[in-house]
Amino acid sequence: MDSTLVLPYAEVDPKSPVPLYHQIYLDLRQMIQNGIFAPGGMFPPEMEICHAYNVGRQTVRQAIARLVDDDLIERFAGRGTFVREQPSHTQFFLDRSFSQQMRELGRKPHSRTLSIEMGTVNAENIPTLQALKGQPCFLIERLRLGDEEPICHQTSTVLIERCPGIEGQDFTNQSLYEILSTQYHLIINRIDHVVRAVAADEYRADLLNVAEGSPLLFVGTTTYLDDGEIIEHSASYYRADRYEYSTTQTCCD
Amino acid sequence: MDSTLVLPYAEVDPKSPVPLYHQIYLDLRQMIQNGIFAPGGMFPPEMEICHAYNVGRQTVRQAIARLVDDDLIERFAGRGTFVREQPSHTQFFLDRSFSQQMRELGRKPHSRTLSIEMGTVNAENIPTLQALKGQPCFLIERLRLGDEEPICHQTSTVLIERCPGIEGQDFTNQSLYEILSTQYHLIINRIDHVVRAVAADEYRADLLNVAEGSPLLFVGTTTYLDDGEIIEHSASYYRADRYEYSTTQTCCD
DNA sequence: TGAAATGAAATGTTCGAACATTTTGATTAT
DNA sequence: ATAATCAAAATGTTCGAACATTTCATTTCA
Repeated sequence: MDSTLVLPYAEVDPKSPVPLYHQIYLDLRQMIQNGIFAPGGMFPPEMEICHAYNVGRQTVRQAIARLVDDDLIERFAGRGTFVREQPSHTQFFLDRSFSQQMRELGRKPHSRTLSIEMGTVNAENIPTLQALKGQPCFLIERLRLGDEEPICHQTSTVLIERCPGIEGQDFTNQSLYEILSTQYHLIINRIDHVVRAVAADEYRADLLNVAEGSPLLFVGTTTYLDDGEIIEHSASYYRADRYEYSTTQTCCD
Repeated sequence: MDSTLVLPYAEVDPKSPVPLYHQIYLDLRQMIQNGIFAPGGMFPPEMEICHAYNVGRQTVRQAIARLVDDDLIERFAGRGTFVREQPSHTQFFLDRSFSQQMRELGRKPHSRTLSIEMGTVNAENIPTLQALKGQPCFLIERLRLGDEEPICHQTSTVLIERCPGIEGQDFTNQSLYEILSTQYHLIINRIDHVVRAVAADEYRADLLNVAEGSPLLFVGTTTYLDDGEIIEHSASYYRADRYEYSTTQTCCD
């Protein structure tokens, strides 16, 4: 009899052509996303929702089933329904897989910034960026190390149109993806990866401390926002003996 | 009143602790997977299923909802329920991406078998296969070409415990994955990929027509069945100048 | 005090019934 | 023959009711 105070959020209309359970689903979802119910906390029981919207239990259960399907809430027979911690959009990105892989190998990940500058997109050798040529961007060149040994040379290009002022952010403790998500509320929708084997040129051979011409693993990523716009592109060259790229393909991709 | 003849496939037990709708769901799914209902064809209407299992409509609807969720059937208000063309489990695999990529580049994919033999799992250099060392398997070594130019050297190891007699199959027109799916009804659940850059050894340099020591892209795949068992492992070495590996990471993996 | 029994609350399962909506095909009227 | 109408069939939505099962807190008993 507590949360009844906040239910319903918006009224529902039984005469609307859109089913009641769907109206209720939308209303409850809105409340979850607006943080009306604390993540991890209790969600109102079925009967309470029934009374709040003045509908039958079946109808409420249909709405709730969708929320469960969306991974927004979790149910336990006998215990109740709980709001799930929002699945963070920052959970997947290349930075993390590098740091993670280093830790799995028992190495301390570390990063040394070689250069940071503002500029315009230079699309040479990068077909994906052709269309964005000349747009203002933010360039970071970094050397990534594991246990102080060089493992990767990485160049990131961040389009600044959607995140002005990003050059002033601190990248030592937060990843680029965390900053995009928390500071600019930009939602990353997709990352394309391209992996190639290349021979080390003089510059990178020197940086990575390998012989010129020895094999390097090139990993190119292009990051897309919700609306399909490119927000970032990175080119990483890994020492072949220190790094491998891995993915899992599931049946239901 | 036609399909009633085949329903139910197995009897359901109302006194069982497993819910009726789940028993019915399993039974119907089994029938779909065994091809009792023609793909693309009509699925029995709700009421017919109700009578066949002697249960209420709600119960049948719960079972059906799961089948819809599994993409096994499709429903249309007023028209009926239809069996979906099976989402082919052969749709995703390395073979296809090779053939596809060749076609995208305007090259004709082609494959030359270098050796086929029965043997036991030799796990040297392959940690994933350690646990399966000594198990009987089927080994294929192939050279893959695009427009008659060598592009990839591939070695496949197929565990034969789950697919006895596979060595007698014809691999020229069907992919390994098609055979596993259609002949043995084995469902592939997951494929792990590992990508590395390596230097060409003498043997492969010769086969792929490149200089010894030049970079090659190594792609290792491990294929898992529904039950988590490994069914296949492959090691492919690609010419770095003719091939690149690509994937897409989506928000909702 | 500690353990067992009880009961309330929540979700899970199942039935029956009604009415709405969509589609298809048959019937009817032009 | 063609078009409009209508009825039947199928899925979609919604209510009410009951009972099962799980969990948790409270009460009771040794």
